Amino acid sequence: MARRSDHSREQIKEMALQATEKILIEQGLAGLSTRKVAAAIGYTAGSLYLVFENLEDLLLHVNVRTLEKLFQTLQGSANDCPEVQTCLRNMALAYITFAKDHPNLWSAIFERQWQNEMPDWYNDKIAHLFQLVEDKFQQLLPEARTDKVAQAVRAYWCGVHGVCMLGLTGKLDAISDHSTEELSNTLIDNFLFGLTSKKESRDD
Amino acid sequence: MARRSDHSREQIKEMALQATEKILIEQGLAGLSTRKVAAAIGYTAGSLYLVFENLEDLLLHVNVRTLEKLFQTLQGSANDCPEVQTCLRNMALAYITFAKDHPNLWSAIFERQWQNEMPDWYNDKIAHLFQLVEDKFQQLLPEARTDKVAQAVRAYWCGVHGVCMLGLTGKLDAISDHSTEELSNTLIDNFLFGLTSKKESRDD
DNA sequence: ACCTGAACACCGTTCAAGT
DNA sequence: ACCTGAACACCGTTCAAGT
Repeated sequence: MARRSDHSREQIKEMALQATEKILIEQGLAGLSTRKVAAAIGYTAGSLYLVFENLEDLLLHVNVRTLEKLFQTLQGSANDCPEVQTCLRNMALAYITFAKDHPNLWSAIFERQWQNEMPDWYNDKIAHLFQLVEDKFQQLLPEARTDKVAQAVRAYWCGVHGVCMLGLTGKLDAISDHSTEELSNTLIDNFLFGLTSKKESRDD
Repeated sequence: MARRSDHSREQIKEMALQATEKILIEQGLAGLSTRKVAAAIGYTAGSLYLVFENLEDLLLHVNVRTLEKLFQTLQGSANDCPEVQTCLRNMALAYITFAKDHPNLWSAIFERQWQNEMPDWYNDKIAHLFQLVEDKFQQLLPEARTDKVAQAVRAYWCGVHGVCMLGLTGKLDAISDHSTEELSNTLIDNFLFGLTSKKESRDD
């Protein structure tokens, strides 16, 4: 062998991405390796470096697909709700459900500390996700300054993420029996109540 | 060689822990290996398995030391504050500061997905930490049911952790320029305002 | 009893060589 | 031009063998 051209670059890329996703789902990030991916698609490890920079780059491309799936899910729960607060609560629950349904794909996004800065096409996807939440906060606080809204969105989403992370990795099990969903609602309800009350009474 | 008895089991354990901590601080979790630790203390990798179960066990023992340092820091900021809300805000800021000051030690606690369940001596340390926050919430909501307080503590701490995590790993940089500390205060102030207002008005 | 050193089964990444 | 396969520099873990 040594010149097969059985597949185009794009085909190899797609095969590698699907194989990586499968391994990730089945064996988690710790079970992922370039050699396994290569074997799964019938090539040698070296070939992967023709279509991806390295394992990190490959993983980043899988993660962006996960973010796209997450976007679809959140978008679904962002509509179909009578009032804004319900939407925000549902979106948090949808996020938690997504993480529970795809624990290894979700972990792969946050588990590893990356060598390099995130590329723009990746950051754009995250901004896209945040926009969904930002729209809701815009509705909730129509008169607030844009940076106030941005601040609220981030605080909200960090909080939800923290609940999700500590809940799903079982870091709270030893201490608490409260479900992740309950925790999420407690955090959100109080946060939003604080946010909207202060808005009405003090208007700062 | 092959029988040196230069050091007792306890001494080797201590040397290994210190070497691991040093490597972790300087090179991060990705740069840690049993072979490096062994070389640093003048033994072979095999010897580590006489005093620790495996790398995960070794890391867990380093992490529990980090948790102890964190406990000291939080305890410091838990006293020396006029009112409860200020304490809670200070403790969150102390947590964030600790994470910023010891990024690799802090990450090592959360970065990896563990093979085994956490041992009791580890979970006890975490419970110990939570107790610091729980005491403050007990003061804040003196008439609340114990499980309500527990719920509030966890929601609060998850939120703070989420801010810290997404803030420190730079997962928000692309989107927001708000400092981690500001985010933390936004989350906490609104959460606590919601929590205490509802307590007074509705008393559920 | 204590520790080694080799072995086993893996890694990510590079690149000369083959077609 | 495309892909291999060997090489390099690493891993965690085990365990027979040496003192």
